[in-house]
Amino acid sequence: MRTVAQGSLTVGEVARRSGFAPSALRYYEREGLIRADRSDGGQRRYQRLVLRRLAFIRAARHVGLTLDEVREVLGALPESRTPTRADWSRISHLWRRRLDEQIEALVALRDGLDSCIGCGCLSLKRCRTLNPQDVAAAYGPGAVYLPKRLRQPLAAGEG
Amino acid sequence: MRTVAQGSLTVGEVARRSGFAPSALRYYEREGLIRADRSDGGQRRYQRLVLRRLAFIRAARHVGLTLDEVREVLGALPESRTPTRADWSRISHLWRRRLDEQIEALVALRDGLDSCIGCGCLSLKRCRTLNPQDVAAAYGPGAVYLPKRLRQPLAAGEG
DNA sequence: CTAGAAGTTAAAGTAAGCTTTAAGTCAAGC
DNA sequence: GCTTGACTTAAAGCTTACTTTAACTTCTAG
Repeated sequence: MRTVAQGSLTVGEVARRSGFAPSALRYYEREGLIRADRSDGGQRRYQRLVLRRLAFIRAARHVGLTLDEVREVLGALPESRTPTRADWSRISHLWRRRLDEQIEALVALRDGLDSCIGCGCLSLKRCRTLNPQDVAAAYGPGAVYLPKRLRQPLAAGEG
Repeated sequence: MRTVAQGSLTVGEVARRSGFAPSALRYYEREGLIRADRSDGGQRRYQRLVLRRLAFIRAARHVGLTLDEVREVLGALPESRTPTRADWSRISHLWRRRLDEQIEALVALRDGLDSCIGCGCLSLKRCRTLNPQDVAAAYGPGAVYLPKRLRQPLAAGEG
């Protein structure tokens, strides 16, 4: 018997409600970010629950998380059960930290700009914001302004 | 006569000092972000000025600007002349705005999370942070939390 | 003058995150 | 029962931002 829950949604319905294209939904499923039941004919039937996950995914992507990171964070949530307050709270804390870090980095960069680009000086020797490399060479290696999270996404040859 | 300025730098030197791989420097040149003179034998010879542009490019990339955007912003700078205080100031303002927007978006998202995910409610009908789509359906279209800058980079099928 | 490090090009490859295509199947209304 | 819109799959294609490769040339120290 392959009966599907009553309130189940087709891919088109989920697409309309979530704002993701059907192709994206299938992609997310292949990538293990969401799941779907199947109708007797083999078509996808989503639980309403998936809309929350998708909303979460959307927001996470906006913040700059990769799908890998999103998957990791979502790993802390049950897929089939309605997440409890504790579930979301756990996730929330992971995310909150990321946001704080990112905000901090941007503020530092902005303030750095104000006193660096803004003034027109742009001294290669002194501008820590604009010249991490030269600073690193002069004062030793390590982070200058940006926390890891913002530096990691950049290519290998760059560090 | 194809004599090159005295203080000119080879691709390897620029790579070491800027932290970009030589291949990235060539790529940036093809993309019109930087330029180089040539030695009599046809090898690249960079003016020291390029280091500033590269530092700027690095910082811009960290902030999430695409190369297209960077090119656009750099378009406001002269390529061969030493940029004046006014040049940098103009650029700085463009950038400052972008940073402010981005910070604002992240703060809004974070604060939204505090009262939305954080509390464990996650109501599909009421959570504006996590459910822009449903909100849009219920209250009409338009931005919910994120300013354009943070929403644009996402795929077409998404909006 | 010559060895070897460093540089040159065009073209192909990579990774993420999807979309598009082609060829075919399912579901629902008349 | 049939039409039509929605759905299915695998595979290829796309964009950004580079890197890698291959075959070859230039530069510099000895």
